[in-house]
Amino acid sequence: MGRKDRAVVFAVFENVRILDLAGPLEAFTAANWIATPDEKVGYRCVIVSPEGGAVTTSSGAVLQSESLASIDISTADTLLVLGRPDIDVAPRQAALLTWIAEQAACARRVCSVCTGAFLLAEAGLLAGRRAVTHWDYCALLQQRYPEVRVEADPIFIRDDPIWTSAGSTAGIDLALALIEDDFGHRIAMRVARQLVMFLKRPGGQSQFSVPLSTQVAEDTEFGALHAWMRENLCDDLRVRQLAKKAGMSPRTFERVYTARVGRTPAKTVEAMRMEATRLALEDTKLPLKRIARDYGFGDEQRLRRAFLRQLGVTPLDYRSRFSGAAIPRAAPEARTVTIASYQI
DNA sequence: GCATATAACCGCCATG
DNA sequence: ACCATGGCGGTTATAT
Repeated sequence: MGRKDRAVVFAVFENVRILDLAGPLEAFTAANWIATPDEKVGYRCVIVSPEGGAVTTSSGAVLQSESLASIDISTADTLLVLGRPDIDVAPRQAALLTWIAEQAACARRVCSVCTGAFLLAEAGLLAGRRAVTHWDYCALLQQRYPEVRVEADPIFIRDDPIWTSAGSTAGIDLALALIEDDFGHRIAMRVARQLVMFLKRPGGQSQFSVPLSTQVAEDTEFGALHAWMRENLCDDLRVRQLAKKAGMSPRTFERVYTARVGRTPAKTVEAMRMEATRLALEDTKLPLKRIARDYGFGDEQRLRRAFLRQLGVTPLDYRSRFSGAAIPRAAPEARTVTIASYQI
């Protein structure tokens, strides 16, 4: 590492989530570590907080930090603003916000991890931009900052010079993307391998969100329709039929539905079918053909394509990763049998 | 993997 | 003038 190292400044504060810091910090450090000298990879990581000194994180672990005042404002290459779990009750931090806005004016990139997006939004950096945060806070972010174009699914979003990322571990995905942008695919891939991470993880963050049935509070005019759809996933749920059910013409239904729900009708249908199917894959050993029929995909082919499209894995891959039923966790002798069968 | 058919989506515009 | 509606046709995505 030499004088030309890129300074990566991590903005922390009381109750920051340590994982938001630790993930990217390790990624940048790993990049320094795995690169050969001639690859000229160099990051200098600095942790700053409003007052400097010891900062207690949300998990109780204590960090050391520099103070905002001690940092030469023109030296930051990349600013990362991290999140805290209690953003909805967090007090406004005027000094930090001012500092973030000032940094943003000179830093090459400004990024957020998890609920750090709220600080960027509050500092006015996200106006008119695409942004993401932890799936459980996307709605709140959109509500508080209508001028931000919040997207709920991506793991991270690049809207130069602002990058935002989803919850906690998504900060690692973000850091890998930053490293790839700086030093190329090969370096980023090696860092990912070092960290035992996907360079590009399959699927978006919505695969981790709570089921649609609880997520979509049924306070819209389509609540009854949604309830019916969920009970009748095998029925014909094409736009024409849904429109009839809702008592509108297809055109009006499309328009009104999309405006109210924030998602097109077919997207909701597919999301509902995906959700039911995922639960079935996780909780049962039913054959794919049966699941595809029961939850409205019809046949294995369509089910498979929907999974590849939405999650980037096949239904069987999904089952093997998430199923409680498919992997026996019984007595040791039973496990031995299982291991033997995997070795074939 | 390609060609064809169907569905979804959306801008546009006429209508009430 | 405004606004919700809904038919039409083109583009894109998905199914066959």
